[in-house]
Amino acid sequence: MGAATPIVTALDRAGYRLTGPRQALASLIADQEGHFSAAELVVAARARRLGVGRATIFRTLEVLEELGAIERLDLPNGEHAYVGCEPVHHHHVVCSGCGRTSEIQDADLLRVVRRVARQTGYRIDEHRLELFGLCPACLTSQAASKRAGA
Amino acid sequence: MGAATPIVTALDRAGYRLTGPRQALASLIADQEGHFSAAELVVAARARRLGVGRATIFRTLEVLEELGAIERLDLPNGEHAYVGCEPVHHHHVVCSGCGRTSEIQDADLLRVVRRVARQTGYRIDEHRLELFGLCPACLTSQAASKRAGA
DNA sequence: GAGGCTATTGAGACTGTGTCTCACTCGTGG
DNA sequence: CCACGAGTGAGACACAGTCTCAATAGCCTC
Repeated sequence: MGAATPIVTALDRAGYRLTGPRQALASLIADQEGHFSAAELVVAARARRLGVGRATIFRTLEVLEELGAIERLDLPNGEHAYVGCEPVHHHHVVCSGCGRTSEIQDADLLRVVRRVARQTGYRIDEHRLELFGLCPACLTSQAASKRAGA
Repeated sequence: MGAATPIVTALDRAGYRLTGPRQALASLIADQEGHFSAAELVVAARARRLGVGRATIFRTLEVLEELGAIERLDLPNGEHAYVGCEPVHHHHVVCSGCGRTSEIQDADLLRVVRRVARQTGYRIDEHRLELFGLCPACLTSQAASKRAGA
């Protein structure tokens, strides 16, 4: 254990102190399978007796988002969640079954954005694309349970 | 006045009662220039002495969103806002200057979504695209003030 | 136009998320 | 090993959104 996660590395490189709470949170986040919320981290931290305060969790998430080490999602139900990810511009496909996410590249989206800019006259500074559906694994298990069940 | 707004019509057609509070809110929403939040409506309702309760505002917004008469946006800062709009699938360009929004049609987005589905193996059920920038009017006034100012 | 059924409402308690303050702690550079 | 200041935990706070429940008022029928 203790292997420096990418998050710890990112913090270090950005000149932030490598404190206990931050390392604890980094490994907690690295353990998350899908997306996670601040509240979930609070619960997880308490479960593991990390002794990390709520405020610290929010503050750390804020820093990490700024560094691009995690990204915030707006789920369809209005909740906020985070996913660990690469610090380059991209978008996410979120599985509504298991919460797992995949990163996708811009692909043709830039063209769409440019076209919209031309049509509306807006200067587009920022865009966000979020896709929701079922991942291959959940599709498979859904099909399986449908066959078995009713 | 009292001219039935599209919102009132939509409520009626869906079988909802045309109550005083709902009509008051409908006209309040019709008056909004750009996007608006639940909190703003609460303030506006109080300012006009409409006597509409907070709970009713939230409930009505929920109904209207269900009917597709308004749509919820997730602003970049994490806040929620609503915009009145046509009840067909579309996306929004939001002006970060004045808050005004324009609706845009899918255009090539469907192609992008399909391609992502193919590449990731997900079954995409839902997608959301939000664009943020400056509208032509704000661009103009920004340029003007830049010329005048520094 | 009156009456009754029931959807809708307002007030306010409640829950949960996120922010802020402040005294204390502990990384880090020297 | 020390000093400094970034970082921290506890808990108060601000705010969004939900829920309950008794009272009200649309709408339909007659």
